[in-house]
Amino acid sequence: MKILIIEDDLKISGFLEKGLKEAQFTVDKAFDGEAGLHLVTNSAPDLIILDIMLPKIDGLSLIKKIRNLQINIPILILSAKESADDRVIGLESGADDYMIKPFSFNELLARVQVLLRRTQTLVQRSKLHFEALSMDLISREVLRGKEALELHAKEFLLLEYFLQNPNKVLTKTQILEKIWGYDFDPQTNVVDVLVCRLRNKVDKDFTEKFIQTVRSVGYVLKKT
Amino acid sequence: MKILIIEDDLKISGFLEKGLKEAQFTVDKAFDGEAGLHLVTNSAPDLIILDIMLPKIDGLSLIKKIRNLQINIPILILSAKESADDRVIGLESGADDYMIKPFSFNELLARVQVLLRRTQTLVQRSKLHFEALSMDLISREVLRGKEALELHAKEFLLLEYFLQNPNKVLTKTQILEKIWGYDFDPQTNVVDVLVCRLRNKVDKDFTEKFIQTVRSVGYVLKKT
DNA sequence: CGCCAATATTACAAATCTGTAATTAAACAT
DNA sequence: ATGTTTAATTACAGATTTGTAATATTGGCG
Repeated sequence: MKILIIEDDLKISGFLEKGLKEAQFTVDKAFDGEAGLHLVTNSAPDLIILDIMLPKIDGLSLIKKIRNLQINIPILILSAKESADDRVIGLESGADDYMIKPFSFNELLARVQVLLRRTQTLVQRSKLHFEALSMDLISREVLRGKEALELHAKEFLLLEYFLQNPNKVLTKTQILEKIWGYDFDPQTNVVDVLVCRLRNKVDKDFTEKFIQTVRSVGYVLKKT
Repeated sequence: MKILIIEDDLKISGFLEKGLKEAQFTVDKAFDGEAGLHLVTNSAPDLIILDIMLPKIDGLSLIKKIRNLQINIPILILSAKESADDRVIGLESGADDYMIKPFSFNELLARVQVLLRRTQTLVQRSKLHFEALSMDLISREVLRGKEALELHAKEFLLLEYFLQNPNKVLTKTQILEKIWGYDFDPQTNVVDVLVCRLRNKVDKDFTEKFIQTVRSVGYVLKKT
């Protein structure tokens, strides 16, 4: 996780950098608003710690610029302005949290983690992973390692179902229900065929097979 | 938006309720942890304002229970415990923000709005709306009013493109680029045909037409 | 080993989706 | 009003996807 610190006070920014690195974050620093804006767009940080009083572009204007660019990255303001009104202004301008200097580093770290945790959990709803397999439900991109897989609609649904239930055996009946809906002729081997087709794309060209059959029960997605 | 207040001090909870209602929120109240937990699961609030010291179940335990139920609703702790350590404990236990009593109501309101705004923007990335039209990018469900539309892959992409750019005229070239990629034979009327097919599903059975043609320019999704 | 049941694979057919091209209709300009 | 341009619609064909059914293979068990 990469954190961008935009702060002109070298003592504070050095202190933050040290602490955040110890907590295993990658850190970028900017000492004025202009440099900060440049790094926001070019180094893709996951979170910004931002001072309000900055050379060139002040903190609040910077937030507005960032939000106008549709960048939803979490921003934590770190400011010497301690009145409730200042905090309201900061938060309403588009920041996600506001802390007052001097601050407790542990509290800052906790707040940083809250912000990252929340964006993670929410964003990741649209992504599924299992070992080398990944699937983006919105762009519909499916990868095994770096290889893109071209799945048909039904294959996509089946793999999605597997990824939502890794290490769980899914019976053919469950798969039939999930993918074709309840009312379906059970006298069919569509599931077998579909699994076969999915395997051809997911496992065929690789040594490690993820889709395994559990005889008389069903199929599992799991690591060998 | 519904906010649940879990607080045993009637003066505070009454004050919060009044202020939040003025700000157009719906408010639910609980005076102990047990009642709070019940309302969390049964009245589906969008945010919780939570006291730490509570009868029956204390605030921190309550947060853990809520998170164990996989409920990701934002929680703002409101506590008399003011040390940085207490704040860290609160945030690490799964809360999203921590304010100290006595508090500024305006700041609380700003923080509430930040939390709601963030969950909204993140969740809504997977949903698109325009007037009576809605599209869920993950489940791929498309609705006009309450009517479900069955769109083909290309039709889905086109409607998605329209919904991402409501009221903007999209040229045929832009549509070609977006849906078929750059290198494409321009001597074709696929776009016209696709628009026609999409219209048959989106507009045909309705009086109000959303997809409109701008002669010699392209098409727009807009309200008549 | 040899049998049986379950699964895998293959080939084909049906259904669906997509693109082309021709035809019809509509909008605009003169 | 008429001709011209642009868009809408239609019909068809090719491509793709999906389901069926037949066949081959595998694993378990006596």
